[in-house]
Amino acid sequence: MPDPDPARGTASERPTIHDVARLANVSPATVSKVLRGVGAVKADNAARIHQAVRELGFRIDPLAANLRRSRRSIVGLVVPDFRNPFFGSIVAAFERLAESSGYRLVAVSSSEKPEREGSQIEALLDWRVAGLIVVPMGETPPVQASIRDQNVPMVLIDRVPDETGFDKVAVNNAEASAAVIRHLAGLGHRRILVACASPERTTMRERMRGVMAAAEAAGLAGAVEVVACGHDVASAMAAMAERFAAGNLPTAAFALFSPATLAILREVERRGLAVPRDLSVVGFDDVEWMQVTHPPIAAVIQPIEEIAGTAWTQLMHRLANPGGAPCSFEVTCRLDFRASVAPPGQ
Amino acid sequence: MPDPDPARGTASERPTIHDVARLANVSPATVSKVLRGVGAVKADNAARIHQAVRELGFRIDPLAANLRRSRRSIVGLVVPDFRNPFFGSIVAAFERLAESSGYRLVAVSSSEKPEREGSQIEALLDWRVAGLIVVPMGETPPVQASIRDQNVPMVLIDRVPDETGFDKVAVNNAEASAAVIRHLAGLGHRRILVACASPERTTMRERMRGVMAAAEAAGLAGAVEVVACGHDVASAMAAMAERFAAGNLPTAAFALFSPATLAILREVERRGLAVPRDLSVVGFDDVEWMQVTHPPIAAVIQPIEEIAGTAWTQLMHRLANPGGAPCSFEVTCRLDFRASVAPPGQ
DNA sequence: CTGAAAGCGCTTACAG
DNA sequence: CTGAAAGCGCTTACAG
Repeated sequence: MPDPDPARGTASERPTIHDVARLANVSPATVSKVLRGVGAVKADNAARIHQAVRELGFRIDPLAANLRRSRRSIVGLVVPDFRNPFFGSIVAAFERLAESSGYRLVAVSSSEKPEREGSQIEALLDWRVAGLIVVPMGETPPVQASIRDQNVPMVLIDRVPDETGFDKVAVNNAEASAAVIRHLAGLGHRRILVACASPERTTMRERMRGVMAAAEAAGLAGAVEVVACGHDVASAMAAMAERFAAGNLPTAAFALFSPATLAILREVERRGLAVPRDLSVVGFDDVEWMQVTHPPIAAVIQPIEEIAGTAWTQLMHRLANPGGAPCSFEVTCRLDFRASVAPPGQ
Repeated sequence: MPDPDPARGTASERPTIHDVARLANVSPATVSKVLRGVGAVKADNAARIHQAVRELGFRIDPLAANLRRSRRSIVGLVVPDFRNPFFGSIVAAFERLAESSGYRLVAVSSSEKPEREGSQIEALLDWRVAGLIVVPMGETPPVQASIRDQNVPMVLIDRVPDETGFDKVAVNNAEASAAVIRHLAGLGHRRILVACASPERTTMRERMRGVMAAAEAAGLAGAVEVVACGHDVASAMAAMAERFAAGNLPTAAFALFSPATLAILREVERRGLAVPRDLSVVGFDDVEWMQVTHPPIAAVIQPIEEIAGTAWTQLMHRLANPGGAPCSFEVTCRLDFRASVAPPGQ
């Protein structure tokens, strides 16, 4: 009894390419040809096929269509956390890029856990994705063996480890951070607080490297006071509360990640300090609220669209030209020195 | 020449179920049975199959596996915008839920455009998703015809229109808003500013309904001053700037959407007003920074996990028991009256 | 308990 | 220019 129930009304109601072929009085192979727009088909046949497609409301099943090819028209994206608006913007940017290239984006999250990152990538490989974009968690790029075995191009973005053998796109973390220090030094600041998270992330290490290099060049090598915190808001808050309670504050603060910016401002508010008079404040990463506080908070702005665009172009390039040495791209952050920054005491 | 190139190294390297069968000396059908864990298989055959799976590193192709069934084990989620952390949390919640039920989540965005919402849903239907979760944009639920035709269960969440014929999950927008007004009235506020966005969204209408009902019940019917703005930060800023410039402010403000909360606080800062002394402030939706300002800002907190959990449970129920009248669920917001709220003048 | 055969919805050579 | 046949990687009856 192969499905004799007429009242079932399941997905079988969707017309297939065979239904179209029957209605247009041609073979499925011919329908396939006009659908893909390849090869030559007699004009009136093509017309009848298009008519039949319209009449039945036929839509191709992209997953089935790709089954016979080795690869599907899907690109997988792995981000650490959807709840972080920075990664939300990353997802949005790649969704748009994929759409305009005829790919579908499947975005998944690693929940900031390296082992989950690996399993998520494996799951994407099970789907035979054409390519991968990954914001990696740690030093070792995830499940390298499987990715290499299957020749799936992967582009690493944002927190890219040093030597991976994969293409990567990062911002000029060191130089942008150095520019902040130079700017503060130029304004006359002689003691600067720098809030950084665990140096496991390459982004943090790079930013610290830029800070130190610029401080040294400005003759302020000993004047940078580093406060280390965890990555989340709560731990940044705790670290800043402790530091501010100790008194004897520098005249400027540079937060190397956005929860720290929040934490610094909270202490400023709690203690009735004034920005920038008592403390100039700059944060890495721009967040919506930073432009609406009084004063607005200076920021190092990561060019998300450009990061995504660069990664996407490279991925498309790899798809068209497999093989070749891995490439490394660097895009430039914009610095917006808003009113939270001024010479000491002003 | 069917692929004679030994150096190709494409996806064909992935072992298939036939490779496993060959190595284990059984048929693919038998491998399939042990893989799915159904039916009975002789113990030593099963053992050899498992061994072969391990040896080859075989992983099933879930998309191909579902081809013969009418439906794939994918659930589609449509949100208006990935960049909004509220929706980011929604995506994160459903990703977890899907994972624990053996489904994969494919999240897409409608970019706040109704026509794109429709095309995104069509694309998901092309993938033969098992079910849909949608945060709808407008009054008319999207592409109803296709969804009904294909009997794909859909659960609407957050901004749910009134009569849709689909399952839906919303928060108690009206009651939560009423509770805020009652609280402010109870503290002695006699004039309250309410910032609302366009009433096209059912959430806005519901919140306004609650506000008005509570004001009336408290004998403050004429004392609620409504300021209407667009949905984005910029337009909320403009509207608030104009209102604050006009002077003669109420003693409390209730923002019905989070950009308005930001806009109100910005005017407060700009004009050197003090919260809560000059103005008590409450915002609908809790955002990270609201707990770190001084004072922390009172909020109506939407229970995202509960919204997602309720919607997921209902979707799974529909999958198991198709048909039946649509259900409507309401979950309760939590009110956190932080220090931004006090009696007038305190 | 097992496997040959047919099928899911398409595409891909290939013979005509 | 067209269609029959085989195939993508799996599952599903069904005969043995």
